[in-house]
Amino acid sequence: MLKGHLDLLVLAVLETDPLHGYGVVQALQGRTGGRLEVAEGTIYPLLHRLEKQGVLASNWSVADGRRRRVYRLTRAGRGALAERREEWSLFRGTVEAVLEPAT
Amino acid sequence: MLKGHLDLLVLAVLETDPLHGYGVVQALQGRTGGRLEVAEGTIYPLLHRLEKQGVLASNWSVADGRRRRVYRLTRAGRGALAERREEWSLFRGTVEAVLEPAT
DNA sequence: ACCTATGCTTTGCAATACTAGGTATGCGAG
DNA sequence: CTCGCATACCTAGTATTGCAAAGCATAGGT
Repeated sequence: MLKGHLDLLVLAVLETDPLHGYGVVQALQGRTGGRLEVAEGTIYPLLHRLEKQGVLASNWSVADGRRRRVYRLTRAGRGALAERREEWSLFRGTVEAVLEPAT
Repeated sequence: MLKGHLDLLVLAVLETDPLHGYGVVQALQGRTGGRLEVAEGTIYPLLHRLEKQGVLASNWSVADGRRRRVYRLTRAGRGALAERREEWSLFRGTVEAVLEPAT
């Protein structure tokens, strides 16, 4: 469980190139050396939510006879990504402050 | 939201000294310079859950006429803490692998 | 008398991720 | 050719988790 931080990861993989849902799953796997396997039942509702929030936009395309919904970051999405990165940094600092108090 | 990682933090503050619920909240605040304020409605159910899981044990004590339930790590709790630390390390690595792919 | 800090508890809510199922196409193996 | 697999999308239901809000109670200061 990556509770709450998955948004950040999805935005991050979409930062450079647009991807479809399945591709996002594979990109996450690839970047983490297979450590991160996100279920489809997780990724699709998440993408829908992010699009509804306006940080992603999508359009249908076709590759090899299969339809794909390709997602890309909106301008708001780039802003959100920057915010999320900052939040991650803070969060990480907070956790480690507790783990290593007097260090 | 610290979803899922709060257990780790609570176990960590209880590692050295036993504390009561209110004290845990204050310890978390203290170690993070006030950045982490956990609500009582969060901490008490969490402590109960951890005790039910066998990683914490508690006993009532009295200080200044006020009763306190003081929690301490069990042996299993120390093992759980070590595991959680390891998990945090992995989790952190995974997130950062996604954030900084080719770095 | 009232307010604040201390201290514990519970109910109900919202968000998030997972399980488990369903739909459909293209391709290689048998 | 049929079967299975990878690709590709979707949804409903469920469990976990943290939070808000409320309540109860004591001690001490104003």
